[in-house]
Amino acid sequence: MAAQSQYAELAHQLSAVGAVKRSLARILPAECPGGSAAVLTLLEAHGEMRMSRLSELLAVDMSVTSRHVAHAAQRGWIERSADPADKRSRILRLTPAGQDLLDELARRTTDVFARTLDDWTDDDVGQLNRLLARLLSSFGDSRDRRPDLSYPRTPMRQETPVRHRT
Amino acid sequence: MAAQSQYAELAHQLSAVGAVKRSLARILPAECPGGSAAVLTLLEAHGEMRMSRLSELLAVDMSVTSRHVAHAAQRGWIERSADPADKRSRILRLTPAGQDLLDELARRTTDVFARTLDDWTDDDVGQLNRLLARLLSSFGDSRDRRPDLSYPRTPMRQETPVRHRT
DNA sequence: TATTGTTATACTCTATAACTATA
DNA sequence: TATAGTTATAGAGTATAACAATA
Repeated sequence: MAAQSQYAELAHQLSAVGAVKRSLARILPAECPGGSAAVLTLLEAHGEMRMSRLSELLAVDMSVTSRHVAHAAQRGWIERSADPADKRSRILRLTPAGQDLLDELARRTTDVFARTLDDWTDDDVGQLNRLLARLLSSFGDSRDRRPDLSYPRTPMRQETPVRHRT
Repeated sequence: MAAQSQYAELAHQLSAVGAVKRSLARILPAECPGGSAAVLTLLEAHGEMRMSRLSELLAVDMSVTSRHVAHAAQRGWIERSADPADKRSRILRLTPAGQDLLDELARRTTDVFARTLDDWTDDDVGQLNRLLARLLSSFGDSRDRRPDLSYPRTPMRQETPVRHRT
C-alpha cells in the first residue's frame, strides 16, 4: 500500500490526462467524434459483437453506446444486422469505409505520438501501457463486485449555498 | 521511438482512463463537481493566484476556469479579491470552508485508492505517477510551441452522410 | 491597441428513466 | 417477468466568440 501523498498526486495526474485526450481528439476527422472512434477501434480489435458486449468494453452505459453506434452507423462506418439467435440483439460489424477511417486514424495517431513522444523509448511506452492497464483492471475489478465506493451525497457543511454580495 | 502498435494501445488506455475518473468522481460531495475540486486542489498546492495562472495549471480555456471559479466562490470555498497591481485581475484564495472541503476530499480519495489499489506497492504508484507526469509534460511542452498537431477538418470519404433505410 | 476576465452559445460525453420488442 | 436496445432528458466539461473594464 502506498502513501497518502502519492494517492493525491495520482488523482491529480489522472485529472490532468484530460488535456492529453483533448490533444489527441484534435486529430479526429470531421463527423467523427471520440465516441465513434472508440466504437470503431473496439470493433477492429475484437471483431463483430453485440451492443451489450461493446458497452462493457467501452465501460459506459448501453444508452451511451447506442448513441455512438447510431452515429457511426448513419455515416456508414459500421453496420447493424439482426442476431438470428436473439431477435432483440443486433450484431455490429465494421464496414470497409469504417476500416478506411480507422486506418487514417491510426496514421494520424502514430504521427502525433511519434512527434510528441520523440524522446520516449519503446520500453518507456510499454511500461506506461502496462501500468495503465493494471490501473484500469484494478478499478474495473472493484467495480464488478461494487462494494461501497460511493459516498452519501449529503456531506459536511455548506449544504445551503453561501450568499455573497454581488 | 516506440512501435506503432504501442501508440495505438496507449491511445486506447488513455481513452479508457475516463472510467477511472468517473469512479473517482463518485466520491465528490454534493454541490462539488470535478471542476471545483480541481480548482481547490491547485489553490492548495500552489497558493493564491490569478485566474490566468489557474487557467494555465488547469490546462483549459480561461472561460472554463471562470465558470469553475464562480461556482466555488458562490459556495464560499474560495474568495476573489482585487489585485492592487492590476485592477483587471482577481486574486483567488482558499477559504477555511474550502480547506475543510479539501481535507474531506483527501480522506475520501485516500480511502478509495487504498481499497482499490490494495495490491499496489509504493513503488508501483510512484512509477505510474512519474510516467504520467512525463506524458503530460511531453504533451504540454509540445502545446506551447504548438506546431502542427491538428489536421484539416475535411478528410477522407463519407463527407455526406450515408442514407439508410429507417 | 492589447490584455484580463466574464458571459452566451454550442458541442461532446455521460447517466437515469421510460419505453418497445423479444425471450 | 426479465432482458436487449432505443430515446428523452438532464448535468458536467469544454471551446469559440463577443463583450466589458483596465493597461
